Amino acid sequence: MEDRKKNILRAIIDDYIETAEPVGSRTIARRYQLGVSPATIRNEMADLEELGYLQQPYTSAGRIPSDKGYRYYVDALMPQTSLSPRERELLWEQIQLQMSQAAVETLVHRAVRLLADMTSYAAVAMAPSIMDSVIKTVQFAPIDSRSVLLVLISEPGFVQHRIVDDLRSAVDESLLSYGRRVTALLRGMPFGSVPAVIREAIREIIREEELREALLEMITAGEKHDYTEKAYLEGSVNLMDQPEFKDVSKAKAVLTALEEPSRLLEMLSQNEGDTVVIGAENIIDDMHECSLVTATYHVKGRVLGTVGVIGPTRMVYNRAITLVDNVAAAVSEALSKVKI
Amino acid sequence: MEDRKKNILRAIIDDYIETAEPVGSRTIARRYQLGVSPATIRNEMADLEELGYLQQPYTSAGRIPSDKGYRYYVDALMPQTSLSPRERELLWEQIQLQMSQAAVETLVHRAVRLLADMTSYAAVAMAPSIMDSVIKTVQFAPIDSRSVLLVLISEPGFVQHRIVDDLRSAVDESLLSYGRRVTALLRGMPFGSVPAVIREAIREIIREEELREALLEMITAGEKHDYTEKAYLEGSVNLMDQPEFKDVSKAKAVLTALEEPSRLLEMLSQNEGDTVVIGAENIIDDMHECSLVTATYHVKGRVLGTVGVIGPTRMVYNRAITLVDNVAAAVSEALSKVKI
DNA sequence: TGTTAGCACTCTTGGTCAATGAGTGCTAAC
DNA sequence: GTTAGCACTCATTGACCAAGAGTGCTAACA
Repeated sequence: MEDRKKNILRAIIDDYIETAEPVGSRTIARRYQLGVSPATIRNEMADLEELGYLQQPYTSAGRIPSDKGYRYYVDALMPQTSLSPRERELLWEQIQLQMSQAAVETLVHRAVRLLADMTSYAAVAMAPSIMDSVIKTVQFAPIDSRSVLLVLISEPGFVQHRIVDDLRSAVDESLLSYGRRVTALLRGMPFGSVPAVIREAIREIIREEELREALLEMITAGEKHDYTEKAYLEGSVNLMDQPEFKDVSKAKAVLTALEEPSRLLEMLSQNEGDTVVIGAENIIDDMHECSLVTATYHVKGRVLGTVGVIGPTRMVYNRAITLVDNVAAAVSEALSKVKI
Repeated sequence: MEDRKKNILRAIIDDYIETAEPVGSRTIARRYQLGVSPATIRNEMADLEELGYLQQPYTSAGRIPSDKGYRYYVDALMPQTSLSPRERELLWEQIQLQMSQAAVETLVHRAVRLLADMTSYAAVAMAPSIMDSVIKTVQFAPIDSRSVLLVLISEPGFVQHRIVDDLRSAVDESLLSYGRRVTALLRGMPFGSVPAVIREAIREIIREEELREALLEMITAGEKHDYTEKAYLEGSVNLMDQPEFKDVSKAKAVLTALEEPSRLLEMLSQNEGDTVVIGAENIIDDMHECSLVTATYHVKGRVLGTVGVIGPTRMVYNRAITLVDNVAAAVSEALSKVKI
């Protein structure tokens, strides 16, 4: 594509992102110094429409970008930005601060809130799936003579617990050794995939049936709710400030999709790595008027989860991308400091 | 108030709840067999307006109930309802079902979701504040030579845990006895208020400073986030189906208030016991066009939390009250079965 | 050949106006 | 005390019109 076309397309999209109004040739000529007349711009706009980058709500209105237009804009046209030093510092500080208490969930939750506030869009996250983490230690803590607390810790800092009560036989001293022996077997195992041999060995160790079954269930069952990914959502109401959602039914469709954890997770799982999903590219139909910017956070090279921002397709992409990337990086860094 | 006035007021409110349109004398005369003519009804309506139970959006429109009108309706006029046996069974079954895994949080969360689905309004809950619960047992589980998992269980089934790592000295066998000795001291203590004597005694028992401080913090500090009440919210988007929120800005104001945990908790804390808060009675300004129906759930006579429903002031009060009461009762019953 | 000015045309938006109809309050008769 | 009748009010609706933004096309220009 010729440079002039690119410049015009960029100008149109920049303007539309700012104003949310169909933009006409006159506006472009006046507001952006492209050195050509409105008539020339009109000709180019007709071309760009034919190429599928722009569309016209109706004859004799200005043009608005199509999904294809946004895609090209994001991939090639968009001016690159970075955070101001002050913003960057603020953001990292906010996130590092949370690490005082080592709760992964809280950290991610706060990060999402921060992202929502800074972008004024909706912010989401998919928290680490415990299924993908590696078992660190297993402990059996006696509560009373017939109840035991089963605690399972996995990297990086997940704690799963479960109370097993109504034991048929009273717990005795052997309980204390269970922890040591079972941990020796399970340490380093990825959650979902403990080999049958090891499961068999555990059966040998733990005599109490209820205890044994509870533990086996914790380290195998993938269907159980507690083990699947957790979704976070903050600032969804921010979307209602956007003119594209001034119609309640549109707003409702989007908010409903977001409120449903399964759909949110499906959405966040649709892509690998850092991506921008624009409009109809989204697998969720109700999200076809939205765009999604995501980035993953990791510890030691292992992907743990995803954070992202959801706004109208007319979103300020460069700012959103910058913020999402920074938050993901800050979360990664904060998690890497967790000792356990 | 004379019976005829009551009947007319009831008819007007019933009709308005159903249609969301200002109701006129003709409609009442036609739809409800009150044995009087529209003209008579008009006179009564004028009276009711003067008394403050009704109001007119503008001259020569029908009447709509005022907050005072709803209040009287709820307190004295409203037809009493109960769930159909099938509904009741379904509801209780759904909630009892959750008790397989003894997580209080999950139980409440599911109950709120159920309530939202059954009422088509927004449903909320304030989960048990751990501050009000009674300590059951404390355990110290070794993770590795320099890290310990501190577990604190309180009634009814709360598990708090915290990892203490980077210990200066390696943990030794004495750790095992800590649990027994500290539990003996703390059992039965209400969370927030452990006397100084006991705290002193704990200082004597636990030599490792980091461990000691972590425990003391867990059983005292009230400011820490994890210890305060937790708010649940489901189905807030349901409100957008209500004609009173066809205006996005109104919907936004309400949803924003609901999304903010602090305001939600303030709202749920404003009253004792089972209540109906109508319109402007609500302390939260943005909720003046909504009503809130709440009920508390308890275990052994101790109030643990609140569940509720939020809808427009034009809500189907009797149905909402019935459902909220049933859910609260079912949650209480389910919780009472938790052994620990 | 590419660019630009000019112009007729299209289509939305916003405003006015009148007709409609639901509903009231008042008066007088029952 | 109740009701029928009637004049009056006021939001809602649809038609209609003017204004304005923007386009596409044509012809002139560099």
